[in-house]
Amino acid sequence: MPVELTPSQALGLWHSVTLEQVRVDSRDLTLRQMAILLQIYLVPPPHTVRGLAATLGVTKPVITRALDTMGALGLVDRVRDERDRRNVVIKRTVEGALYLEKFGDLIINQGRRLPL
Amino acid sequence: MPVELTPSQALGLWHSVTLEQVRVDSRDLTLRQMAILLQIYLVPPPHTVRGLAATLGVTKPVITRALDTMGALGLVDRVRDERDRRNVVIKRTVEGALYLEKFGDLIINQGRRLPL
DNA sequence: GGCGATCGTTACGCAAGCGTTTCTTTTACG
DNA sequence: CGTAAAAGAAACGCTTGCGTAACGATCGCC
Repeated sequence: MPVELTPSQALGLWHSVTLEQVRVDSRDLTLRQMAILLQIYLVPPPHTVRGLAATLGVTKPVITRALDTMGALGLVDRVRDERDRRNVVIKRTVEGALYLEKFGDLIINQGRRLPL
Repeated sequence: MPVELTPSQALGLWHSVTLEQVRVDSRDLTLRQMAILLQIYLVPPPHTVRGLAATLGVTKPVITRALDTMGALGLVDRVRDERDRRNVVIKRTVEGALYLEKFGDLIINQGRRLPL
């Protein structure tokens, strides 16, 4: 079920969601961090540093740093892969799921509130 | 005309748009910068540093710095208000309008492409 | 077993953002 | 006038992110 949006609706939605998120949340995730977080929570695991780097089209240190930051915020977790100990598997956390759930609600509510 | 989204659609839309934006554009605007840019282009002028700071709930230097950065990118422009020379009026640019137009298209296209 | 390849991290120097405080210019108003 | 208030910018020290390059740990395979 695709979502059909007019240009005004598309940018208006982004405007109100972004604005509200800035006002409400002190955790100011960058665009890249947000992309990584959504990728981890919306795409079936497993997720690795290398895989995320390839998906986003960025270098591996970018992923490592983003995981450092978001790990400190409790939004993601890292676990060594015991089958191949070179790999690190990125795990979801309860707090991260909660964060995205609230963010999803924000999008939905701002979508409803778009000018008629 | 409100936009009705399911949680899966809301986050899925954000996911694909964010991901594509990271992949396509080297200009990595922060959430705050994006909020400022959208406010300038979607809300009727005039826009001032003080007004934007109040709207976003941040301090004035945050706005000044964001305008510095986005000004260097050609996305916005600053002009002294001749009626009250203490004020600075933030102006839109052709390049900024183009940037948001392309971004709007990205949202619309990713919305259409959401899983059925 | 040894050796090249792979994975993630760390180190480095640099650029950009932050909050707080201070400064400059301009206005308002007694 | 002249003095206080207001708007925006600049200064300060700090934190965080960047890209490139180098590094240690682990695997695969002969």
